[in-house]
Amino acid sequence: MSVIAEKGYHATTMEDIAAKLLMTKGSVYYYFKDKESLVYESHKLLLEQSMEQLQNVLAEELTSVAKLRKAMVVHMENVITGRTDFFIGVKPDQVFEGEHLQEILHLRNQYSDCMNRLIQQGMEDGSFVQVDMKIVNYIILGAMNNAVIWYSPKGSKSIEELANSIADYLLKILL
Amino acid sequence: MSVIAEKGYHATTMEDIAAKLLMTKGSVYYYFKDKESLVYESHKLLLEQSMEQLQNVLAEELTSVAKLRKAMVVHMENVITGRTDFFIGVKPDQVFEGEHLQEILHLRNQYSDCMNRLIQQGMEDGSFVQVDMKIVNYIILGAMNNAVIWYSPKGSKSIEELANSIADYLLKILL
DNA sequence: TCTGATTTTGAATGTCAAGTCAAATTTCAA
DNA sequence: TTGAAATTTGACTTGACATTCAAAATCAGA
Repeated sequence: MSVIAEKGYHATTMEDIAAKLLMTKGSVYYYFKDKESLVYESHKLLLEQSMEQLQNVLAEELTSVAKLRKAMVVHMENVITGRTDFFIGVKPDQVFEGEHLQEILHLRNQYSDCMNRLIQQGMEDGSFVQVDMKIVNYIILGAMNNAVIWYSPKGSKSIEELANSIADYLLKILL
Repeated sequence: MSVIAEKGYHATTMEDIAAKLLMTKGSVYYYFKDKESLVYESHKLLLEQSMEQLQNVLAEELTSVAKLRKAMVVHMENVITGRTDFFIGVKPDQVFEGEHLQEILHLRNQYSDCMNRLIQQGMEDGSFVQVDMKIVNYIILGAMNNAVIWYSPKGSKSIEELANSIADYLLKILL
């Protein structure tokens, strides 16, 4: 459901979906009980397909490294082509408008630029290896921000421990 | 706004927010023009605070490595304590219910387990260093899934190139 | 072609949450 | 103590969807 990836679950109306399917709203209800079921079915299908692809990679005759690498590449392709909305994100433009949206994007960019500067400095003084800053930045912020999704206070690690170990792992990309 | 982090932007009603603030809806409207503005103001505040913290880290007398590391730890802490919903995520339980939710979580776990197996294998045959699988898994999937947010077909890299370089960077965590 | 079954349609209905507002309450300075 | 300004209240309005449904259209086999 690429529409949903675009606009987000709640902001996508059944009419949007119907339009995308070249149907009318009523017609969609002939096939799906309700909106939740529709999203469920398609999400499930995508997950299952990804799962199958992953299983195939697992079964290939490759070194561990090559295998994990391939799994990652396949996964990335699925994410980007929207075949798996593994995670149903909300983009700022689904929440903010006009002036406000600009300001939020601006602040995020500022923040991101600071992070870039940190990476840049490290590369210049030779502490870090040369990398594509933009991508590494996305990786680092992405990995960290995603913690909102999975963090649970029930885990055995304290926030501080968690933060430290994640920082250390991510640092390895640059060392 | 921790409520929003819990339930997601659209699913959080003004009454939820008001309740959290120990106010009534009408009261909230005395201070904020509308829902979008309310979320904007608080989001902006959080971003600005994070920005300031980051600037402070920038200004400290530390090696590049220590500086970036500290920036990451602070960021993680902000993300986890919900002080910065840098990214407004949607968790599966905000979309699916009951049976469906279980099935989606199950499929995601299966997928995640496969990835774990790949990491495990590599650690066992000595290709990878020893890591905390769970965390590294979150980092890897998190970094990748986040691409939905920032990927734009306008970029100079093809999907394949992008997927490959991200895979390579992430692999560094394990080598 | 006819006919029953499948599918589509779009108008009608119901619900829920955003946003409004006049009246009630609280605050506080003189 | 008093009254004007600030704040809070909760009932009310409104609009935007999700969902329903009876009627119309399409299809497929006899």
